[in-house]
Amino acid sequence: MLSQFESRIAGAVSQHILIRYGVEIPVALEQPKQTAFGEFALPVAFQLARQLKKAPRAIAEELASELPAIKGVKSLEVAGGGYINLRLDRGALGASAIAPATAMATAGDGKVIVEHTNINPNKAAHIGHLRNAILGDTFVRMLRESGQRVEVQNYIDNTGVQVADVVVGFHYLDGKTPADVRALIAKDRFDYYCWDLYAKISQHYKDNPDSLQWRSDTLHAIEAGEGELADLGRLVADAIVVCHLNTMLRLGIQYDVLPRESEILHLKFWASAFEQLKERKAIYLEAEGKNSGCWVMPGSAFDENREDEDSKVIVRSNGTVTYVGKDIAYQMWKFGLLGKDFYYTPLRTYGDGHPVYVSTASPDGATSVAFGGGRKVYNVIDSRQSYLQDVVVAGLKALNYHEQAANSIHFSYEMVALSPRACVEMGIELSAEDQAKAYVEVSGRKGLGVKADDLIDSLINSALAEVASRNQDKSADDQFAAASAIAIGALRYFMLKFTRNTVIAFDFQEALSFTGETGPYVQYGAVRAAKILQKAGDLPDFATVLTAPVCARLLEEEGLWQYLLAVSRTDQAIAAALSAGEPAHMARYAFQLAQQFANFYHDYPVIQESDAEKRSFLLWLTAQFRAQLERSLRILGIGVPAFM
RNA sequence: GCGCCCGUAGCUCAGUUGGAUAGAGCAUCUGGCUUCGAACCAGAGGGCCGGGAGUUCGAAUCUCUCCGGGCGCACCA
Repeated sequence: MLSQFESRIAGAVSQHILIRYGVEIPVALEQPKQTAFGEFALPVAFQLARQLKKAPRAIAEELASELPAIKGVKSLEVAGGGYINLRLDRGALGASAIAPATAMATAGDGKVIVEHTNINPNKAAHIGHLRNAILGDTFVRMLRESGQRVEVQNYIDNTGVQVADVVVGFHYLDGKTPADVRALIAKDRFDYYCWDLYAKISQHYKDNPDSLQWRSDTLHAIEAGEGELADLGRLVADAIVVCHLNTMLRLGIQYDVLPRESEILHLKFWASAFEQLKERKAIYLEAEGKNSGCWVMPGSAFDENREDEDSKVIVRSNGTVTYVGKDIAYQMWKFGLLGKDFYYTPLRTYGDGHPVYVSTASPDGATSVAFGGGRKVYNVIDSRQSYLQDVVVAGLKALNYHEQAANSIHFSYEMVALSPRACVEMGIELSAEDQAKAYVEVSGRKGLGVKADDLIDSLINSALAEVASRNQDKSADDQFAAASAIAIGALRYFMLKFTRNTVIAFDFQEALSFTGETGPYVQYGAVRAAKILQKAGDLPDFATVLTAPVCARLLEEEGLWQYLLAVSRTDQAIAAALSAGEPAHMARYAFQLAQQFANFYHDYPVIQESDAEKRSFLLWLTAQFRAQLERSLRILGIGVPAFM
């Protein structure tokens, strides 16, 4: 509701400036550094100073005395070198906050596609994958909260080298048949088994370079889709995808559709893209040099600092397509530009009834649903792949799809690495070189990493110990449910508290913490607010009790006024986090709101309050804190335990 | 060599797109449960915002340069 005041003020001020000075200028409102300065600050005089060639202070004085009255604004004063500080009419804001809320405007036409997770289906998910999925899922929640229509895609590379390597491990190294592998899948933690096998085969390649022939044989078999190796490939990839979906579901992460590499191959997506690329002369057949016989994109197309010789191979001299080529085709499909589509079949239905579909190659038995064709596409991919993402976007540009190129966004983030201390705690031996580093990169090939499910399990265990010691009267099931919510809250918050381009040096002590700036701290606030409301009994009808004059009287008390402002800023926080593209800002807001509530909790004993009107107002504030805390947590994908 | 990212309190990180006296968590020290739950709160110490130059009313933020660290730059994905 505060944002309504904000836009009204900005509009009035910019209109006045246009009339008075004939200057069109965007008016930004800031939150003053100190609460004593009022609710909003206008730095607009500084901006005008340059154009009007006048001292900012003088302009501010002029504006302050000449501005017409703005509804909801009580007073304004000039401060500092030229700030105009505004104070709001407390009664008016209070009453409008308490009145039943009007629905938030829904924004945007067209569909936004967010692609995240994208884990190779050949081994268990690790903490690096968690950052991707949690970041992507939270951004999806932010978009949906702002009224956008969002489709969540999780791309499955089920025919790539990584799956092939695990198949090689099963077939050549361990002599396992499809029946053997089926038996392993039926047991628990197949993804863990493959984790070790993948490390084993990677080491084997290193020791026996000749065995790399197994890999290319297997890759060919998987692409052809026939024979025992292909069967193994399907078994492994399909089973691991199920493992990944289960792991992500523990964190509350769901998808709409899983497009798979195998269908991109079989439905010949590439052929359509290839025709367009050739026709528009976006790529050309190299006649000489190191790339002779390849179809390449000139370097200047994706990087202005590059020479054309630094071209990127799209089709190899043996006629096969590189990853980038396939990704251009896939990206075109996401925008509905390919002229081809997948078929789909339901893979599973989540507990809330939401289905997730997987691509298939044949119309037989396919469900009639439509995916892709987005207006805007966010690809959540780590920053190491920015070069390749640039090439994909350049492909769209070269095809003259400029609008889509501009709406193709690499939502990049830095990797999660391991702190040397974390390695020591896991019993991993580090080379002297690695020990000297601030962090060590996770490596699936070396089996070096923290598995997602292990981390979740140990978080639940330590949360359970805390919960059990504080709530001995509760049942084991209830204790476990609360511990799970707390564990997920801690994990998701931990992954979100860092801004995207900060490398996370993973540390168990920090990740397992439940105090300070953590998810559980925010949950604790929501739980305590709920407890007060529960103890208070029947609530009054706030809108009739807390009229504007009553609000005006109560809000003369500075503390209450500040808490009212605190619970009124969620919309602004969401909008700011969204426009910055930073889920971390949303996390930080939730934490700050929880801090405000903790202060409120200590300042005002709500239930003991003897003044009836004030008690009503305190109860309303408590309800408001609870609602905004829960809303913020929901956007972060964090639930509120019944107790903790 | 070229490109991108980072350098802010002892440690881990924010910093509202150039604004007022640079913030938070952890750690350390001191204090607070007979109160709606202490997974909390109050207080203290701790800073040449990597160095230097520039841009202007004003710089942690923009430009240049140097230093230190990370990641990319395949007919792998």
